[in-house]
Amino acid sequence: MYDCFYASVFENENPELRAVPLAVQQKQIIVTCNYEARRRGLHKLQLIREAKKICPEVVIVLGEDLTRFRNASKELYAFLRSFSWNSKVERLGFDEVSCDMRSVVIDPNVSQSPLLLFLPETSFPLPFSATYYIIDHNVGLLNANDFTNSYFCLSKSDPTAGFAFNASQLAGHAYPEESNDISGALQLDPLRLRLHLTSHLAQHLREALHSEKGYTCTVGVSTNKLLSKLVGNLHKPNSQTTLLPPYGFETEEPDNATLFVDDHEVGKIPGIGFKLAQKLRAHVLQRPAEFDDGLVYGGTKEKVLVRDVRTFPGMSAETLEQVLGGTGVPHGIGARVWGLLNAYDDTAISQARDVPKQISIEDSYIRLDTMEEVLKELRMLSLSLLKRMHADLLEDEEDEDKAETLPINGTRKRWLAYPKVVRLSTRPRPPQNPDGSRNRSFARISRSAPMPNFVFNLKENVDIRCERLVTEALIPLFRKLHPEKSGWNLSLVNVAAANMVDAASDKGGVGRDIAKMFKRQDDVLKQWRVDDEDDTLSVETGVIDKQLPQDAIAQDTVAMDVSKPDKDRTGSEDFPTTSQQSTGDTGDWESEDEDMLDDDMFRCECGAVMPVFAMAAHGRWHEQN
DNA sequence: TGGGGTCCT
DNA sequence: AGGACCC
Repeated sequence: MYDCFYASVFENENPELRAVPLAVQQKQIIVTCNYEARRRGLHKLQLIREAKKICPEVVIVLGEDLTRFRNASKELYAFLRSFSWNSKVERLGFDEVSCDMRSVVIDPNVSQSPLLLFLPETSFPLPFSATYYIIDHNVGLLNANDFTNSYFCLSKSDPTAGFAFNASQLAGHAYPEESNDISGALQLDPLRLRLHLTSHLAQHLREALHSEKGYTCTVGVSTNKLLSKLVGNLHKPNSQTTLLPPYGFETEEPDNATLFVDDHEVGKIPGIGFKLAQKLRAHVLQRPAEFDDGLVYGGTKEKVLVRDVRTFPGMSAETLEQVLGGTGVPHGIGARVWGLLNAYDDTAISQARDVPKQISIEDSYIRLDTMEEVLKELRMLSLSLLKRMHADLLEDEEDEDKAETLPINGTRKRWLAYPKVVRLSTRPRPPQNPDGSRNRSFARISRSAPMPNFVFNLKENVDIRCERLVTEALIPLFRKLHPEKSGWNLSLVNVAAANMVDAASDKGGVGRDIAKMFKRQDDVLKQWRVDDEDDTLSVETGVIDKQLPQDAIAQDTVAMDVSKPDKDRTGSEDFPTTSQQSTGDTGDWESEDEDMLDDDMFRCECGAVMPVFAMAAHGRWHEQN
């Protein structure tokens, strides 16, 4: 993870800040601070007042707008990804990245279909990789007679890209600590050798990140996510730690991995959150559910360590399933937690996703209890949301002849994905107890509706689209959440674009053929042209359109995506919306039609009625029939 | 205690 | 739609 990321972003913008104690504020708390500030006693998630009392000289910058952090995070992420050979690079939050450097070989003798073996967790001999992975490859390059003068190759295609290193030594810290030179043992322990190489690669990446991007980071090196994360915490700013073998795959002896995990409090294990930790503590402490939370955050007074749970009489995956399971708890939680307690974690590092699953904007409030204020906030949040959709979901269209993309400011853009759903969430402030105490809860409530198509129409001014989103979607949703005219008091409002559906990357001729098909309605199409080669629902409709006649396609799609929202919008009596009434201002085509089509609907030549995003799939159906 | 995100039920 | 988890 990057060291005190938010603070580092500000320091990179303004290097003078590096020398002073710097804290980043969101609302009433310090969300992070640089190490200069930590030396003076400040820490994360500290109240502003407290921080000022302890360190009056602290420089405080506001960090509620995440744009700069998001941009920096993306840039650093792309940088790290550029080193990867397998694209298995995953981001967690803004400041944490996991890279899968593990070795994977395909053994043609074992199976016809590729069999993946994760070498660090086996004693499989090295190296005959059919597929090159960076650590495998570099293990293969070693000269067994001279580990001290090794060369790490960073590129499959360019042998000159790389760095010299000493493979007999570990880079950075080790756990447990030990003397660094173990060259005699190397040949006997392939896992250790790999960890050595990985530690040098990690160091190289850290140095590159620092020299080329200006950021320091802290890294953990091990064989799975759990161990890498935990071991990374040991030496914190600008450093790295490797968990040394033995890991105990076949040994009965206590191994380093188990010993290491054993010393953690159960709640510190990633994957064991507040609820699970409470249940585990209660079970081990026999009965009493652990008196806790005085007034402040976090830990309990009686510590329950992983060891205490793991070695508790009768403990097993099955027992844990009993202890932890219940309604709402994922199946297999017992096995999962049992694995974590035993230093085992098979969670994969997934390939990088280009588009997020969801985009949301939120703000919190001391008090928000009038409709006027709510309206103002909804406008601001919506505008931010639309801008974020532009930033994260829009791609430059390189193919000029591709047609249908909309010029904005001279450049053509296309949507990478379409959120199908807009969601409004609020956090109502808990009512006062009779005794006057506050019953704090962070629970949110939410309602969602189909994302109106007009938000994708780049020809329309963003402010107009924002206003329509507020009046046509968000206000009705708000009324559903809070039917009473008043009496509510919100501490948070969140607007999200969710259920992201990839625009089919298609790129083929299909898009053009579709466009031809609907030529006669070109004027109509134009206003929706943002949907473009719109296979936006290809996953769903792609299946349907091969099995059903076109009427069924249209009706099914309509039922799913349009009639529901329409009911919602018109069902709100107090807040008549413009979805039906205002259609007159969206074009004159509709008056020429016999029946009233909904705003977002389209009729094909064949008579089928469908939302715009279903057109591509519908077109393909025509082609096949 | 913030402003985000993911996955599961 | 909500809950639990993560940063």
